[in-house]
Amino acid sequence: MPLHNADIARVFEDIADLLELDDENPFRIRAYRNASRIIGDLQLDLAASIRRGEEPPKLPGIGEDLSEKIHEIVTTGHCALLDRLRKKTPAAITELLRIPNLGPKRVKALYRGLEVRTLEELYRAARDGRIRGLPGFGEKSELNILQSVEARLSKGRRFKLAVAAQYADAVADYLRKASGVGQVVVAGSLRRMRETVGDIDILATAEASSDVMSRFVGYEEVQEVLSRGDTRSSVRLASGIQVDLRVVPRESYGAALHYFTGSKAHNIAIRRLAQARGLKLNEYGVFRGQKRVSGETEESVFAAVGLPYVPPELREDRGEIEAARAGRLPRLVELGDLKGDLHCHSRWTDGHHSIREMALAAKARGLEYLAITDHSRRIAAVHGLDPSRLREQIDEIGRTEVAGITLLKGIEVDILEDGTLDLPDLLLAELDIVVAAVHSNFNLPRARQTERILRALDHPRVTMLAHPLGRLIDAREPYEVDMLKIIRRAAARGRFLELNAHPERLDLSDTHCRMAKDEGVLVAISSDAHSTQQFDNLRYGIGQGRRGGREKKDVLNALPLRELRRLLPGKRPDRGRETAAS
DNA sequence: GCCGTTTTCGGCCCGACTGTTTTCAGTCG
Repeated sequence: MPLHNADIARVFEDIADLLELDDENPFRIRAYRNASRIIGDLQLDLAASIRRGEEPPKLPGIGEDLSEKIHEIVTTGHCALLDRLRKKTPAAITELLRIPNLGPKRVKALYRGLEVRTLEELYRAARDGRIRGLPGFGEKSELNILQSVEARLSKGRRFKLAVAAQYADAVADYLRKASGVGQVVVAGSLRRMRETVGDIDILATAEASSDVMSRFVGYEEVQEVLSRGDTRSSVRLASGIQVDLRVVPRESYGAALHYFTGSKAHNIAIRRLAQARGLKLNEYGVFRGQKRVSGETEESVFAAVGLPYVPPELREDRGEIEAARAGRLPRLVELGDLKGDLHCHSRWTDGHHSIREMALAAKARGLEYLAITDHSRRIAAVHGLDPSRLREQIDEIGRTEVAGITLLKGIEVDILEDGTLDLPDLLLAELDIVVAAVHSNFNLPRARQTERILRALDHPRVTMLAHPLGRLIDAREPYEVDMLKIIRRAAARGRFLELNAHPERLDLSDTHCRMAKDEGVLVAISSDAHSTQQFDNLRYGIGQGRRGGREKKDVLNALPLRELRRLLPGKRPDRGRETAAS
């Protein structure tokens, strides 16, 4: 079985867990965790590159020893250190570290004292009241463990971005009504627009007399108060999501927002920069000795360590600090940069609104063009368009005039198992936009799945590949493909990749988005709207695109229509929609 | 285990809250 970066990352993560249980040097443990994260985020396929005998690039945080271990893992499929650690400690025990409030010390105490190795054993020990007798544990800890294990066994832990955003916006609005409160902002991974978030982090500035904290724990959706302090509290809402509120004085706003936005790895890197300049950075400000030197705004925090402002979506310690220092930070695309949308559905298939209604909604959001791309006949369940219905739809699009927005004729055509398309070439040639999509045979072997998609990209009428990974977040794994090959074929053929903005998809991933940027492939940030409201999902696609380092010039549908047309396969620059309709 | 405009050795981000303690260790973000 071929090894992937994720497999190497997993080995290092396992080593870190086991070292932690072994009371090892915390900085050695951090080195493994760091390496795991770096390799997991890496775009280059390390294993493939090593098998080809290439010299892997020097990665920050990966020195001589870890490089050798990577080589060992790739060439032998094993890591001697991990094997040795596993002999010493039962491997399953590391899952106990994932239980909130259980760290290495307490996990070890549970193992030594009660021979607890698995979640199930932990659950039984808590239920039988055996944990409270251990030194350092009490009744309260036992009850917390019981509840945490139950919660863990019953449901997943991360929430989709769009879901978390709804809860977060509601809490933030509620907190803005508190007395003596200044700013209330959502921070954390939500502000960084990660595709899923583990909890909601909210930052508020307030006077000492403010009731914002008591108001927070009294929020009507609060099911449980997990901790409560003057400056920090955590609650769990009825929906199961955890919300943390941090309150700081106004002069600390920038430092606190930076600190509370993360990521953790980014924060550590920035604090080291501060340290190197003889400064101390915490959530209250930037200090030289006892004296605060900045911290009122995030810009001032970055300036104190000699950097320009780094947008939240880039703060993952994936090279943004080096880029900032070199003045190479991208000017990230913004929602307002979008001029059009190249993927949406109407009542002709599984959409809920007419073509005219969709056009009006898109125009209301400031878009200047919209491609109607209903499904093709293969998807019978949604009454996918066969050639004659598509021809009728083409006529209707041609007849539909909405002032201020240009409608483009399109299709989301199925890529069949052999890589051919679900509609005849002659008909596809009449369309402005052909979005090719995989909706079936998700389980083909990697090589065949890749070939299937490459063949579709070779088709002279295909504009772009829809939702390239085919995953549904938390519901369906991506299909196995060689994404680099696909990206390179798209580059060679002048095709594009979609970044599908639907919150269930957010497909491309941020790392593939970067990979495509490196290969010079534009993405189309598309709503895939099935109703008029769903154009609002574009904001999530923009977030993902920004995480992927996309600038306005890297986004197909940020181009004015005239320039877009110039890039379409098989279209001459001056060929307009009138020609296509005839 | 990594790393170097203090350093090839000796550092490695920093503070809040909880529970079990009698002054703090463990955990978290």
